Amino acid sequence: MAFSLTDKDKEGLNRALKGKGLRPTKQRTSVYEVILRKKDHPTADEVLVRVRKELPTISLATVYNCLETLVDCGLVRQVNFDRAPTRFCPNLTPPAHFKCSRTGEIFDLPMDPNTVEHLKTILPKGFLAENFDLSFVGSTNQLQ
Amino acid sequence: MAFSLTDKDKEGLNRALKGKGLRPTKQRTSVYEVILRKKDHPTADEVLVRVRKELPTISLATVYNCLETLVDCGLVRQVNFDRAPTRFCPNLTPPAHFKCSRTGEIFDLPMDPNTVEHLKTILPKGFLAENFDLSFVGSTNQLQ
DNA sequence: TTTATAATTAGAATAATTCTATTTTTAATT
DNA sequence: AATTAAAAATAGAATTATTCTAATTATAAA
Repeated sequence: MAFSLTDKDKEGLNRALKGKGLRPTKQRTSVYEVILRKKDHPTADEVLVRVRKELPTISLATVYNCLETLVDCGLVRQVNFDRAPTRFCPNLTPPAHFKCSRTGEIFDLPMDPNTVEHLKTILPKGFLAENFDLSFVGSTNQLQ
Repeated sequence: MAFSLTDKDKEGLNRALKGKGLRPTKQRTSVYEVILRKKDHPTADEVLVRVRKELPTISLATVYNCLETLVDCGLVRQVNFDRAPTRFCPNLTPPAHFKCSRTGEIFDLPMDPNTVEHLKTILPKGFLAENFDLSFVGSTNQLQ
């Protein structure tokens, strides 16, 4: 059961890497595939397990390297709740998340452009945001 | 140069502790004093250094314990940016922060109640937020 | 095909935090 | 005031996510 990126995603990856003078390796491609395939915010360890189905010898260090590269390229986003292990998701997903304190599950929260704009208005003069992150912790009845 | 809590703050601390069946120790009082005194979001290590001016033998483990207790009592808030050491501030301060990626400095961002209410509207049905946190990373020209 | 550079790898090192076992303190009760 | 039981503080070990280091392998340009 080989994963595979759509042509569009593969092109996007290659272009982003080239833009930074980086090489498209099978490790980077495979890590990106895993992140795109199942959007459940896996940790680096979980990414390792998934990627090893394709590349059984890939190391954890490489997974960390690849994830860092993908974040630098703007293709992947990191999500942190307190000091729990960092989680990763595609950068298309919104920067708002909800963590259920009962189950530990993390949910994406859709955020309309209005809200995003509204949020930026709280920045004082002279503050330029490159990135932001909105995280809620609480409980949910949602069955997902 | 002994620090000291205002009567009001000391009372608030004692009431909050008693409310959870916890004892007001000099370590807890001193850690709370430090957090209230200088609102620069210190790390646990920084809190240790400051508290030791009053209680030279306090241990780092105790500082962590006290901070955790104060957070549980709702008197102190934790701020995390990625996996940098956790920082602490009084819970009165707003849950919005800006980290300058150049200097590492963290700024409180005032947030009006309107914005807070607006934010909660992005929660889907069945999601109950106990807490939230809005964090920006970027650069600033601000001289503070 | 060679060569220089970049990327991967395994495992050691780091650092924030948590845990464990012991000692000390606190506050209620004699 | 002395006793006692529970809670808190302490020192240091353990944990764990992540980063670093040094060596090997892969890549792409010449």
